[in-house]
Amino acid sequence: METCSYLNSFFLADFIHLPNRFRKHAILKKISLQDISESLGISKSTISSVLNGRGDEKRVSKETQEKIISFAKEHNYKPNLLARGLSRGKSDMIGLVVPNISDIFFARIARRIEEYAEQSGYNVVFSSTGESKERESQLIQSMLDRQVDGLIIASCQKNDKDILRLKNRNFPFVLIDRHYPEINTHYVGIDNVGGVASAVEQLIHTGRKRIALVTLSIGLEPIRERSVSYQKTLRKHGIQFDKDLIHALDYQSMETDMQDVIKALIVGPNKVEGIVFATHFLTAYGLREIKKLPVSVPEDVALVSLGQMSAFDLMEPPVTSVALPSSEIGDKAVDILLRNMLDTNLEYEKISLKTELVVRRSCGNMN
Amino acid sequence: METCSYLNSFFLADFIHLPNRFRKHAILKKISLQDISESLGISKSTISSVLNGRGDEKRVSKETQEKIISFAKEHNYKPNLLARGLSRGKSDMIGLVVPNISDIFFARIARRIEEYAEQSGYNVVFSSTGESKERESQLIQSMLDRQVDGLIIASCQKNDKDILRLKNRNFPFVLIDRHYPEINTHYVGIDNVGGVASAVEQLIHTGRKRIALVTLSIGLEPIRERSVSYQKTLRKHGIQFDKDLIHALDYQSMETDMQDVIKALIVGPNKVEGIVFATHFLTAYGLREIKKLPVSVPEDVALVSLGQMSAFDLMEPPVTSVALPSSEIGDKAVDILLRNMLDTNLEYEKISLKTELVVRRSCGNMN
DNA sequence: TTGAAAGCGGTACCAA
DNA sequence: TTGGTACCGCTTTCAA
Repeated sequence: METCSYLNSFFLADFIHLPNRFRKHAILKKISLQDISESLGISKSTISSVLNGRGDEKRVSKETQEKIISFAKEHNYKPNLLARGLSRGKSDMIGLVVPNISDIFFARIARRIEEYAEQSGYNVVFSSTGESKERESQLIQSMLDRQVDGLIIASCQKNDKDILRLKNRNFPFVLIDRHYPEINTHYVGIDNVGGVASAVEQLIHTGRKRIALVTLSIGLEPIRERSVSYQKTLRKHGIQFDKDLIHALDYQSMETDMQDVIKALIVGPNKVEGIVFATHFLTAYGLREIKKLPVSVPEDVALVSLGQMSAFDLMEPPVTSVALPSSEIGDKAVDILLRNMLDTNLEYEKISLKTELVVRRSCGNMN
Repeated sequence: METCSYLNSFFLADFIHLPNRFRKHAILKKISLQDISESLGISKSTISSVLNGRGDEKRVSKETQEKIISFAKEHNYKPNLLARGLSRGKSDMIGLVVPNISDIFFARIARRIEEYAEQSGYNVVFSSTGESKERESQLIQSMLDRQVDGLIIASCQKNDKDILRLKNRNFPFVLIDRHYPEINTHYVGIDNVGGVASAVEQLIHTGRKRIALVTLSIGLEPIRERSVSYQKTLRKHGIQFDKDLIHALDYQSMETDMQDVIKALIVGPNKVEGIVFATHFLTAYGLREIKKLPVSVPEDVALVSLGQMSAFDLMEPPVTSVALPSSEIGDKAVDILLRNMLDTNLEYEKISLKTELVVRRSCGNMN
């Protein structure tokens, strides 16, 4: 096979002139094992072994190995991962399915997953479901079609069908943040019960008794746990639980609904002394409405957020929050997934990561 | 071929009993075109055509089509995308390379890219470079090995080698946020010059003359543009430019370096009346330090941020910012990329998206 | 109207 | 020590 005279030129080094019979539309083409084989007169199998570091194991002579490796380097040979994947039956990709990749909570998780996975040679494909069951289902399917080797899913929790299917297939996957209590799977989440308890207790310790919970009406296990923990914690401290103090907003309209909720909680006869927001974005929307009213925080009403934003300390007032270990979720999820991919029958692991209360002025002492 | 009696059962519908000669480790296996072919006694090629919607075009009889389609549906046939990709020479994946996927700016872009790309049948693989040239290079290569059909890159801008290579290969890609002035490529960015001008002018209009710029020392074109625009705008308004008022922080140590910078700008003989921060995170770090000092914003010093965070309106004081159209960047980038993938010789498009000044109290009137 | 067969670019088993 | 070859699952061309 003839090589073109540009071979040493930088930009063309990874292309090669192919014999006529191989030419299609382009004259220059990325080189393949086949090409190396023909150029060197060595079989594809030997080349494949050597290039995959199994030259010694296969007892290929030093000389041959040298020849192959230097040729490959010189022509900048790069294996086609689709072909390898097809052949090996694994793609070296993992899929990440979350409600919204631009939510800082999931973005942080994604960052860690990607970083960690990359170290083990995996790339990650991601998709946002927008909390829609249908999209989640489609997206999971599309990742499976792509032959991902494993999945990390923050499910909308209305999709037990797919989750069960994955489980029954013994497909490696890890649920994060939300799990299906009735389905036994790998799961990495946070300690919602402890988190909310610390939030409520912080309010109690600073003298509040009438404490509201602003949460979502969406059917998510973490949300439910937060609600339950809120009630339990109140009771534990001898505070009578009043169900009118729980406001569950619709995910789609929470931003606009927030106004009425906040008004109801802050002005009028039934006003409260403290509010726990069930998520970081609820806190932001809530605070935005509170600032429109003639009340002061924390004197008139104290706030605690479950989940943090990077700027809570810069707000007025600085917002007390229960910090969720997002990066750690990513770490653990990948850790389990990698093991699950090696051992399809890995015993189910369920991890609940501790939260951390970060006290700031929004729940400081009452005047 | 015999089919197992579980065929209608939900969880097994997408598996099939294979003849002995096909059995490997598992008895149940996803079905392939081959399997359908053998079961139905119809050739793979016909089945492939029909399942890809080219049945009529190929003049396959209604009857046959019907048979194929219903069999496929019943057994939940899903094409193996690796195989299809290998065969078609395209993977239907696009790669996204950004400095940090958990930075809200890029996370928002990513969300849009993913959503839009998905509509056109593409999945997206992402990676964060941490502004490292080496990692960027590796990651791009790894995406190419994966055979992505196109790339969207927010480059660290020290990687002209790879960018040139992509360009010379005629590989479809679009740069976002950062471009290489000396390399003609597709590019979607923002109007940094106009953005900074509006920031500086806002400060000037509210009575400030001594205005500082806190920026990064990193060699990024947008950063450079911001710096230049800052100087030009001052001159344009007859304000003498003082180079000591530009503080360029190191990307790695900006958080800790910020303290000295802020002190220098706010206390002492050379104090300024206004500060422009070149990025949203610099603003956050800066404000954090300012709050430690006995000065009030905007009376003693006014602030404007280039780039927004979702909670700037909740801060104390609410932060005036120049909002960057992150979602739109994603939109445009995908738009161009899709066209570039169809037409490899698409004329280079360079888009500069307008910013929007959002005035808040941090640069309100001086007392 | 349908099918055979040659790829796509690797991997891996088994023979030489 | 090395190579032949079947195969991974799908697409596509061309012949029947």
